[in-house]
Amino acid sequence: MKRQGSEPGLISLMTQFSKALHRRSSEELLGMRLKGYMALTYVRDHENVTQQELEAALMVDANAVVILLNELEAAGHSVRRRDPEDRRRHLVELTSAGRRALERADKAREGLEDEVLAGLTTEERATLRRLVQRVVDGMLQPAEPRV
Amino acid sequence: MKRQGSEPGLISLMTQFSKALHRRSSEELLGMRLKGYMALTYVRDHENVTQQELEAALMVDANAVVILLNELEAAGHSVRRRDPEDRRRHLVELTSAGRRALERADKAREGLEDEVLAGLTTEERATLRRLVQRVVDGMLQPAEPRV
DNA sequence: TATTGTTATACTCTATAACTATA
DNA sequence: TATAGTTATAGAGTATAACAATA
Repeated sequence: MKRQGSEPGLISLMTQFSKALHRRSSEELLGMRLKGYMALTYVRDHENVTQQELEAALMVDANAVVILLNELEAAGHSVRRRDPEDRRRHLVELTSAGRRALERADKAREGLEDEVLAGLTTEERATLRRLVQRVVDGMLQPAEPRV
Repeated sequence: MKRQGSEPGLISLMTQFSKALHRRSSEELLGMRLKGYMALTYVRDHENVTQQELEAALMVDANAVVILLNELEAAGHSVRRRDPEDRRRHLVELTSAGRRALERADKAREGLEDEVLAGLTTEERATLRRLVQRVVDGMLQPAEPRV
């Protein structure tokens, strides 16, 4: 006798999914830590990224962004430079070494996703990605950043 | 100019989704902590649940299961009893108070999911749930528990 | 000797608030 | 006075290994 009540619940399901993905996204596989990979990806895909933007994008504290960027700079993957228009701000940029490391990590990630999504057809994968993207886009806008 | 490389990546997307969900699944909303809710749900929906089963289902350490069950017992939501067939094992059971608390939490979770999935049609929600369920089922079986 | 659960401990991650510099 | 980022510190969460009871 299983499942007497309602469905497993999307929250539990997504938590499991996310955890399973994280366990497989080892530093060994990606060539860098997952957090760094996510940050570098964001920096690559957007222009004039400030630390506050990274806070929102990665959903972490200002504090955590500082620590993360320190690590990335130590690894030579990114640099901070002052925003000439507002010298309180930093603009985060990818170094060429960071870009190369990111390309390698991207290949590893794609391989991992292929493996994880092996049970889905190409069309189903596209559908899953599209649906999750829409949900995430919807969640990020109307919500208050801090509860 | 955005998105020069590949897509955002399912890992980043799922991480964001999961984080956003967790931020909204406050103890105040559910009437209990999210972890406890997930554990109680699993116990309700399966029979003769051992602690090792919970480790696998929740993807946490044996250690964390002990701490979690201690909390749940202190709250009066579950109990451990020895498995008569193997006295090393504990079987985890829901108390009636735990069942009632779980029902309330379930309602809250459903409300939260409705809110989060507001941008999707009923059919799309079902599709999302089904696809994620299939991926998770596929991930749990062939993977080694510890890397 | 191996397994289930527990305890103790250390390590990482996250959150909070105080601080510096610029506006 | 307010904002962007930094630092310091504490709290929660997670992982590791040693241990007791049972097989």
